[in-house]
Amino acid sequence: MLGDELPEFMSKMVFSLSTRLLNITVASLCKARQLQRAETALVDAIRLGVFPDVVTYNTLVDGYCRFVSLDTGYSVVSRMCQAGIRPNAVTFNSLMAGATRRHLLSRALDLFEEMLQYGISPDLWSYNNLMHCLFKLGRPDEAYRVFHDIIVNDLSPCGATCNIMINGLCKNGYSSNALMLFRNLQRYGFVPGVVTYNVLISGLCKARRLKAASRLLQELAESGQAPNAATYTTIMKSFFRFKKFEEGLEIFALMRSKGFTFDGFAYCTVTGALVKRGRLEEANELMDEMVRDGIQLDVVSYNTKINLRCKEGKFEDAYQLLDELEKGGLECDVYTHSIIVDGLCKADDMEGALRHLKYMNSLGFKSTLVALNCIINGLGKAGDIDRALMLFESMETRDDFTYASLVHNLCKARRYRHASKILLLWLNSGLKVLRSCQRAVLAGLHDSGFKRDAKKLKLKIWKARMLRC
DNA sequence: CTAGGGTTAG
Repeated sequence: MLGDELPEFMSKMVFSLSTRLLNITVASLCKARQLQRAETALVDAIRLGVFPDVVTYNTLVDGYCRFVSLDTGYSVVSRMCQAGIRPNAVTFNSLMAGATRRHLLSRALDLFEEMLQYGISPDLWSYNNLMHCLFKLGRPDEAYRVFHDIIVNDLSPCGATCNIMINGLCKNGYSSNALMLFRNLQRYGFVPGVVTYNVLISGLCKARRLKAASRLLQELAESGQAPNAATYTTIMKSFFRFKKFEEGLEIFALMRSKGFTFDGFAYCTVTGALVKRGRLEEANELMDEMVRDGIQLDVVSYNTKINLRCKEGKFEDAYQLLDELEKGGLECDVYTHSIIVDGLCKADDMEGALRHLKYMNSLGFKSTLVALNCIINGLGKAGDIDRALMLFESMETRDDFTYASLVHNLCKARRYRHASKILLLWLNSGLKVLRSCQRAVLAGLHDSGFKRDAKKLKLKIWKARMLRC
């Protein structure tokens, strides 16, 4: 009978509307990083007989992956399974994005496979994530193939697809190709938004192509769109990178005058620059202001603060922040530990630095090139160059700083013949060799009576340079 | 619900 069915139909409708309401609530709380309150909303809703659906859980998965950790994201997935709701493509996409953001790239690739095994067909976002991950792995060719497949299979790429392509090309050293892609997309009717401009401007800045970057900034303005906080942060950062600190701070002031509310990005950028310049007082003020603004600290903000404490020599405070970070449910990353290793080196506590390196390894973090470089440099400075050499032998990747630090310290110890060995390794590594290091070794050999060795080295340098062209 | 900008050595 109609009269009997109507109430049930209506109650279903009410509940489905309520679930929508719940989802909107959870989404806005997650966006504001208020995960605890989102959980409370969920509990309250269930108590009222309103049940979360796949969207509710997906929102939470994304929130946890974004602001807490990948593992907490996974635990939401297991909760949703327990509630009898099957994960869908979006669930996997959020996990993949979370893994990619945290540099857990093989995990992200596994998730893609897992999704296929689950019988869930990947959507455009899954491919977007896959591309992002491949770019981060330094496999631009494969990422490009995915992009190609998206186009060929008519999956119609969205703005994010283009952004990921442009960003990935830039990050892999193909900023010219990125610019070309940008122009091609425009030719085919793609109207770039602020984010796309930001991505390209950032890539060009990093490639030191400031002219091209400012041209795009101009174009952005001409397109009638206003630059946003990200645009300004990007420009500010590139000023700091190129040692134009005052100009960078001017942008910061400009942002203030334009009434931008500062987020963690802007605060951390400026604080990082101030710390680098040794302006610790101002850095402290800024971090306090950030907390006063009610910005919830995330891993990067904690890292920035920990760096500040280390540079102040307040290691007790730094470790306390580390505690606080973990108690708040966040997880440290490689930056956190590299910062501490660097801090200890700078404070001439080499034993402490080596101990912390071991500790971070025991936690499953691989030693970063930066951390190892700090230790190599620190050991050399402390006169313990043989230990530095041993570490150097064990390193998988080295860069010009690694070599420069060793050569410099070997020269300082007047061990020129050993220095020339390292210099040759450097030359054959394909990295750019600092002329000043080369001169120091040659002059050292010459002045300490190894004239023949100096001559031989000169010839070898010449040969290596010939071969490179 | 899903892209961009921030933190480490020189």
